Amino acid sequence: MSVMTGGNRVSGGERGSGRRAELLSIAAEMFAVRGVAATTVREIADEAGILSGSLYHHFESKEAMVDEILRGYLSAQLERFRRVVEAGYEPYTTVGELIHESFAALHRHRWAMAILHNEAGRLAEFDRFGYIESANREFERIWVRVLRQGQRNGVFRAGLSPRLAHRFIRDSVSASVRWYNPSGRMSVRGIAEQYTRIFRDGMVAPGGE
Amino acid sequence: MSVMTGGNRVSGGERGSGRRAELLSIAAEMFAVRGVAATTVREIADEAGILSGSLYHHFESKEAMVDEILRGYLSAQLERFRRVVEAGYEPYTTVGELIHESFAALHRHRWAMAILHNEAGRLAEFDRFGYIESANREFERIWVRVLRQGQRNGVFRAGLSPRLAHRFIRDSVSASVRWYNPSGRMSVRGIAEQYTRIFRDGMVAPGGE
Amino acid sequence: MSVMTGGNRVSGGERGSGRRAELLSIAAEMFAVRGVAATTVREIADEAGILSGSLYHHFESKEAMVDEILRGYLSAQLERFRRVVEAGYEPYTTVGELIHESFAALHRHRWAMAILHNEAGRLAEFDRFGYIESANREFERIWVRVLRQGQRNGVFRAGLSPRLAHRFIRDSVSASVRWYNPSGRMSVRGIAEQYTRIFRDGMVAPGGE
Amino acid sequence: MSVMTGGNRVSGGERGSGRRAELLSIAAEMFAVRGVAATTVREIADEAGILSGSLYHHFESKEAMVDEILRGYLSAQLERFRRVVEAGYEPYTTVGELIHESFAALHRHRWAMAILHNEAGRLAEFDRFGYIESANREFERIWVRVLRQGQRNGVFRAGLSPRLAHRFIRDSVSASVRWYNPSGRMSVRGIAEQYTRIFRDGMVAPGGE
DNA sequence: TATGAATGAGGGTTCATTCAT
DNA sequence: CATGAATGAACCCTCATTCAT
Repeated sequence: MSVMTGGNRVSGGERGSGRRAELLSIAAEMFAVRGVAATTVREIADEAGILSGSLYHHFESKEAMVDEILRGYLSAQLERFRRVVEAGYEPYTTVGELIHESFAALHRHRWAMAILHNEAGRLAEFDRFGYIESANREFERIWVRVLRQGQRNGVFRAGLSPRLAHRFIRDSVSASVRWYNPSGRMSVRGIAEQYTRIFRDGMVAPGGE
Repeated sequence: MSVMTGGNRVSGGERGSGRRAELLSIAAEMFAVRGVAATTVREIADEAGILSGSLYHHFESKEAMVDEILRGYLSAQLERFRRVVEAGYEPYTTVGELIHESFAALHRHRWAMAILHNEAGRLAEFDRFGYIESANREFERIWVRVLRQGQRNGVFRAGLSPRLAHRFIRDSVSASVRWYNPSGRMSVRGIAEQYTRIFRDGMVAPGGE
Repeated sequence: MSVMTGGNRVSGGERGSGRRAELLSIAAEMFAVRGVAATTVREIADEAGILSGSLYHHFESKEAMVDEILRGYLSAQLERFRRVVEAGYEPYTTVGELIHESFAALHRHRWAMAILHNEAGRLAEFDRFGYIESANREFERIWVRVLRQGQRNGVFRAGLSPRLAHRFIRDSVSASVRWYNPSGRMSVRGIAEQYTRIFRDGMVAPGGE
Repeated sequence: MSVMTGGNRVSGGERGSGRRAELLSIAAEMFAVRGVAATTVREIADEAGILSGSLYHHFESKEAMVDEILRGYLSAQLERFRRVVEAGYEPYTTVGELIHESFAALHRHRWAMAILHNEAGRLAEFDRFGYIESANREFERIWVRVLRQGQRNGVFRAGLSPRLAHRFIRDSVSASVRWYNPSGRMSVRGIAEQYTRIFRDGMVAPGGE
């Protein structure tokens, strides 16, 4: 029976109990690698060395874990994007910085990025995860604004659709989370440089065609 | 999904019983939109107007449905890629054609592409779906070969990593399946043109920086 | 995760599959004797000789089973009460008939009555069971009307609160479901006669006090 | 509830630590309103402003809390009934006094009465709560004796079954605990008077039928 | 006394799959 | 080909209880 007055524990607060962050980190990796639905709470608990029921001492539900992981990433990343914009560089530089920040997240928030890339579509449908779409809209606003400004300045090609260009960048960066291997040969910095180069100048050599 | 590499009874052949193709099409869309794991066989059956048990007269398992959907797409797409290469254009043109074929698939094999983009990582682990990685490797071989050739000819930038460039293109095209709306303002052709432009020449206007 | 588009099976229809009624009858007795919350679906299934999951082929949930049991009783009983009222007897006789019907239900709808008596308070809070209070209100309306009419006719004591009298009768009949034993010495008819006697004339002998 | 007839450590004594009585009072209300099984120890602790684990410094178990609540009520009420009987009134008066004491308990031991009415059947099965049936038997003995005596004296109707009459009275008084509202219009005294009237003289007006 | 982390058993429910009809 | 009843394993979550601090 789902009909129960049920408790109203808090358990959400920011009392960074250490243990909490540890559990969240374990869960984030598993959610990213196996998928949220395909990761069972027992598996998370096993990995943490506790019983599945004990997880509920720390989190209200599996959903709440996902929620906390994504919220942390999105709010931090939005904050960084806003700071870039407020620095008031020219569009060319700003775009470079935004790309830089995006790849930096690949390092800092790898699992959250992966989860978001893989499951945003499914999650966004639920009220609880409404903030995902809000955040996405703000990311787009920021990108579109700077791209348009660059087009007015003549630094970016006029025929380009800013919204399409934004999706282009966003998708290619996000998708890379799937194959990026932190201990591989290719560093984040290396990938970022190559990608930025393509975004800016394309693959064709000067005087190529 | 238990992924039992079990028997491959009769259900395989291309004796398109019509009903079979119809069921597969229903399933493909649901797998793409909701995710394979999140789509239950009952939901597929409901949508088809039959009972879930009846699906098993047409397909061995849910897995088998996914299998058939992906196999159809991959073999057709590989065939098209091979034909492009065998036409023997110059690298610049070949790359254009490959991109064109990729976007054409967005139209022809929308659901299969989406499923593959979303679940390849998870599926590829199972023996049954080993062919996914084989196919991906062949796609990569084709791309890398033509990009290298273009670099030798001086048409593509020398500093570029062909494998990275391949992933870049593959990911940005694949990811677009998530937001592409066939009845929206942006046509596949329009998206393809803009993306090709960026791949080739970047976003910066000539003499921009 | 509770967030799922979830199916919308019907399974509710009146296709009296026999099996369905059988399962419901098993459940009703257990709910009545042990309490709804204390009866597990596994226990019900055990008693029916199937697995717990199989119950969900017939009913959407445990709650739905309770629902069906109670609805059946309440609608049938309301119908009988309405018919009594429509017969247009005098108040004295009508009250007798209502009491008679109440005790008849002790026989016909024993388990449903017990469940209702034991759990109405808890269940009525949930929207799904809102009809319980509606039904109770209608029962009360019927009782209060006939008692008032009898007071006006001078057949029932004037000082009596009709609502209180209704509760009095309702509670004493309902509570008897707890100790009533169909195979015991005391028949429903016997209990009904004694109770009716007390309701009408009290325990004190004529000229007693 | 596991009902382990385990050790009866120290926690029993009446050394009313104040806090203890307070916790018990909180629990009693919750047990009465939501049901024993449906009330979690965490909810009780929440209401008391402590953590659930801390409850176990005061009580051995949830069961022990129920036990203490019921024991308190039953022993006090039995005591009062015995005193009424020992006063040696005539049956007519004694019955009035017993009813009076029953309704007085509605005021004094409201929650305990409710718990007993709602869960006696379930609890009585466990050894630990064997005293419930003992107490009930003694209540019955008292009632039956005075009713029989009244019948011999000619003050109560001869055809009446004393045991049935006892249940009748007991059930209607007990059940009223469910709808009795201490801050409502109807006082305990008022209810008691009306009920006593019905018990004694019925609802029919003198010369009514 | 109180905390807070953990236990362990069990609860309702879901779902791919089987199979007699 | 389709039905519908059943399986059996797994899933998320709950809760009374314990215990080191």
